[in-house]
Amino acid sequence: MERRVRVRFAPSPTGALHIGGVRTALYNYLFARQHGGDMLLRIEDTDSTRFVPGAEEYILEALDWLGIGIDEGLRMRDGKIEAVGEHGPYRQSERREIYHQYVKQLLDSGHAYIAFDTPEELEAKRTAIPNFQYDARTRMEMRNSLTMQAEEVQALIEKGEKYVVRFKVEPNEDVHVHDLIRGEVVINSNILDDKVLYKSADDLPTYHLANIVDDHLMEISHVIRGEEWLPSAPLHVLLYRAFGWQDTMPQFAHLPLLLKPDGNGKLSKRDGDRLGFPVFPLEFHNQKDGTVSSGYRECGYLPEAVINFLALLGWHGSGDQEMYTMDDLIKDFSLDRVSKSGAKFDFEKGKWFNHQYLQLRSNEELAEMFRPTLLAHGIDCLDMDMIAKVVGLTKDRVNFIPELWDQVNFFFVAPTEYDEKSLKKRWKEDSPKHMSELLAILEGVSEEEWHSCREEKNENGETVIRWHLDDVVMPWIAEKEYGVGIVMNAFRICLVGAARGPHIWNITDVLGKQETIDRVQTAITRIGNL
RNA sequence: GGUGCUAUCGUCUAGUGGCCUAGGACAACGGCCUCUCACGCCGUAAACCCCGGUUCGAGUCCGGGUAGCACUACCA
Repeated sequence: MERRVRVRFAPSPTGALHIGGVRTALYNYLFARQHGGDMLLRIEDTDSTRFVPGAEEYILEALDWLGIGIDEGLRMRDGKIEAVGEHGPYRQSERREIYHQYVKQLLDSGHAYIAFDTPEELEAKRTAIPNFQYDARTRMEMRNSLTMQAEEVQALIEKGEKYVVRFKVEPNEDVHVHDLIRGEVVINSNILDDKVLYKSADDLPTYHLANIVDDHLMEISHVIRGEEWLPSAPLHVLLYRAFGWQDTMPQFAHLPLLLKPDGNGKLSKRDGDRLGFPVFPLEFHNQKDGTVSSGYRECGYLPEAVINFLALLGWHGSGDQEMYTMDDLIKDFSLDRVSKSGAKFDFEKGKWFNHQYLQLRSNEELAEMFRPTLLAHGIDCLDMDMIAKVVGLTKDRVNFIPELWDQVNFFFVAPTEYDEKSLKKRWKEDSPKHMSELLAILEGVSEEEWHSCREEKNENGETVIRWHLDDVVMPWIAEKEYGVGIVMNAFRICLVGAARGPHIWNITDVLGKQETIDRVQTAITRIGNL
């Protein structure tokens, strides 16, 4: 029986969306797209105490930024949340009535029972009895509908006593879970406890019940989620069975975890702060605890780089390809090639990916994205052609857009001091004399000639740019036998303030004749003879 | 403690019994290019957790160790 592929990403609005969650969402999306199926987004907000305002918006905005499209459920459109689809509502807190009937079904069929034990009583049990577990061995010693008269239970409920509904796990049964990534996993039901399915205190189900009911009602065909859910998968299988839904039970795929880059353990928010890289897609201001978490977007990452980087953390393609567009990923993705073991988060590779994708963007786009950084440094330059030009000259040496500032600042601000190391190595005794002579030559160049250049073939047959300024400066250096390196490096120091930057004629081209001459004059007087 | 999952270069990984003298990528290192710093290109170094077994042959299959991780809530 071929079912339509329907997958879901079902986060809890308890804070910023963790990068591991982003990857889970991505794999779900790729799987859905590849099979021409649907990608759903459902909010699992059954724990009212952990709700964080703004988290839902954050999650949807993050997916939108990354290009992980949602076909059904909740999604962000033009900055607004919208709900689409016939299986709503898509927030579990809005589905209370739906869950009621299913809780009742389990109660009526004897698969569940009502328990009155308070959290304090349970806590006392757990401290008194080592490894205490609410299960077949202990349930008959507790305060529940299995040990009390029906009238008594009814009376307690009517009195308003808080209770929970627990799933009655039958003991000593090997439960088989077929996992698409790990194969057959078998767990004995003895190690499962009678999980709480519903709590009367807030009239909400817990994750396990809501999850199964919703996945069933929403006709989910594949559950692709993190490995932390593997231990509870047998419980979910038992739940499907108790409802009589085993024939349409989704297939499971448990993804390996994302681990800390150093040491061991699951990647956490603290690791990002500690090691200085974001673990969240977007910057998040947590209104509940007042913390601010940095995000990939704000750090200058391109969404396509984040996607590519994340896709390859725990999955590899059919060949040796490293660069993948979203479309490439959709074509090549396969759960067969998802790793079984956890992947340490390799931030360095993320940088490399961003570098690659930066080179692919047009100079105009990058200039636009670079504007805020310029503004932050007090440069209110509106000459976008000029910005695009300097960005084009320097983008291949940065990983992130904000880093561009260190590469291009001298284009906007004349050097006020000169790098000591560069001076020591490149500013010679004769440099002031060289610069004065050079100045005389540059003065004689017309504005038009100043910016002109042509293409030439070098001895290797490669096309190179030959500037007009080469034609006037190089013969002079050759005639005087000054040495190209000596003159050009001193010249560079005058213009840049250090021995770095793009090709010298690209710099003079952007700076223009007058600014170039001014800078050389300033340098001659300010540096003089060391 | 219990249960489960996992185990190849520093990191992400290829590998499904002979194509493995273990391949690719990031990072590292060296060289080339060059007026500088970069980029780029070329190259070097770098791994099958341990012990048994099966087999003519094991990174690959099996068993046992060991280690790491996850779960063990009226959280998801």
